[in-house]
Amino acid sequence: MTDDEQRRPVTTAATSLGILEQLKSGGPMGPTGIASELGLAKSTVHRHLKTLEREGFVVPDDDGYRVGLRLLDFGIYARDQHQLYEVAKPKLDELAEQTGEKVWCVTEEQGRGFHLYGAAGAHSVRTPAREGTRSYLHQLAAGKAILSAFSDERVRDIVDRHGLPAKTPQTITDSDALFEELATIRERGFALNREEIVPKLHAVGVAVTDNEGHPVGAISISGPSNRLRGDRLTGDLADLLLGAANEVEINLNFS
Amino acid sequence: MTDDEQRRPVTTAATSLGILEQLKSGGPMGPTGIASELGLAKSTVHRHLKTLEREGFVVPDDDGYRVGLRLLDFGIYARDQHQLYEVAKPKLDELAEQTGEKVWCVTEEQGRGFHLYGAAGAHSVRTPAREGTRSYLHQLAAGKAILSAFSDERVRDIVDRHGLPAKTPQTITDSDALFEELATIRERGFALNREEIVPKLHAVGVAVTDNEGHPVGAISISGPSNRLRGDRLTGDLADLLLGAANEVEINLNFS
DNA sequence: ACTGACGTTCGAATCATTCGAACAGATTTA
DNA sequence: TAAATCTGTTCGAATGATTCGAACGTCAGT
Repeated sequence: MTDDEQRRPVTTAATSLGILEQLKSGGPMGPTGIASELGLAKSTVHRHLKTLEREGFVVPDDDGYRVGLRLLDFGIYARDQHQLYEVAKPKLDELAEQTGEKVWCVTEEQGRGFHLYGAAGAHSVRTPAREGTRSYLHQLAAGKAILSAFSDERVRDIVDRHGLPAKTPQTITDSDALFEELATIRERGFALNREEIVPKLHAVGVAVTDNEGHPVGAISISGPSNRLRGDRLTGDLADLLLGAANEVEINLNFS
Repeated sequence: MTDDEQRRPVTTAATSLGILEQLKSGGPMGPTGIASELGLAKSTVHRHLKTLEREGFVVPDDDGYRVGLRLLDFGIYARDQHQLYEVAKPKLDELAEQTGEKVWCVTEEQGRGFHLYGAAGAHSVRTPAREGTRSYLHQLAAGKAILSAFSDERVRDIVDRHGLPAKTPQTITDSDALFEELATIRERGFALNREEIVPKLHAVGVAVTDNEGHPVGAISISGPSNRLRGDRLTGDLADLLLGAANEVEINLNFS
């Protein structure tokens, strides 16, 4: 039933977007480099770049072109529109202050997790996650919390679409193991992440749901594994998160 | 000499980008609404939306489609790539703490100003500016500081391209007046903004330049006009900014 | 049950896109 | 110094995709 194939895609538009993605993944480069990377003619890429430049999506650079700040304008707009962001943000700052760790707010789009906002505590560690980062849900504490609030059917669809790619040896890569984990999460109310995405990094995550029980996103606390373990992880921090998520949920329903 | 016309633009790509801009300016809407707004056929818009959705640039919404968080991923990447951002950020946080006001870091792209990062002080007021916001340079303290570091020719090009639209009665709308203002700014080292973009809002701005004197961007402090006036504005705060900009400049050249 | 509005699909005519070749300019090599 | 080889750029012509409009199914409201 994964009828994901688009009947008649606008290939020209897809090409332009592909050029943007190339500039993001490959860094600044010129028409020649992009053309060889994407298997297109130089002249074609050149025309696309000029059009993208007109709209501010790319800008000239010493090494050719790079993605323009117009995309930041769009991106911040997309974030600000998100109902969870404005409600969760002050609470996340508070949590970061209290715990000293890194606190994240994650939401789901198209079966993937997006980091909406991150608050840095006094002792928070540097991880690969940035705002805007797109991750696989099963690799995140917040992501697993979100999955646990979805129906089994919805989870199956997501797994079918995106698979269960591994980041570390601890990443859940088996569908059955994932469903067992989600059952545990539903039971105790929070999700754990023990080096499933970054070695030596642990995290707790709790889903934020709307009136009908559908997840709007999730919040999480992450930090070094030797600091986030035992009772602190599954006790104090989990309780703190559960309380915060509950507060956010109440505020969500009156905005 | 303003040979800005593109010879053979990729109109199909421009259409897709136009749909994105429509969703941003007009809020979430469906194919029918977008089509009537842009003067296109419903079916055309539909096909574009499906393609944009495949790439995550738009997502389904109760009211049709909205811009997707994939754009936040791109936008934050664009910001993080910017040399000024990582260097200026800690200094901005420090300034916000010290002054209690709102501190911004702005950079230029295609003759327009982009708000890279804003640090909120304890008493900072809420303004229309957000991160990512694109503004006219002549309407900002930071923007005028940037312009003052450009050559007259470059400024003329920018004015020719974008004009001098007004936001308040105080906005500079005359080219000669602008050049006089820029001369004053060069002389004293900092730019002022007195209700030129938002009524009752004042600001000071200082350019950040590279080794060759070309502006990389600018930093500014803004706040209510009754708090940012007299010696505090042109003395203490201006000095603070000049010192901060100088620090940033030094750090820029060794990164 | 009927109307109207919506998203969706499809065919056919048109128009724009694509490629490749050729150009000028800058930088590097001989 | 001059040749050579990178760029980025322009243009023509053939192909192929885009566009429009009409028609479909669905849903909400009357």
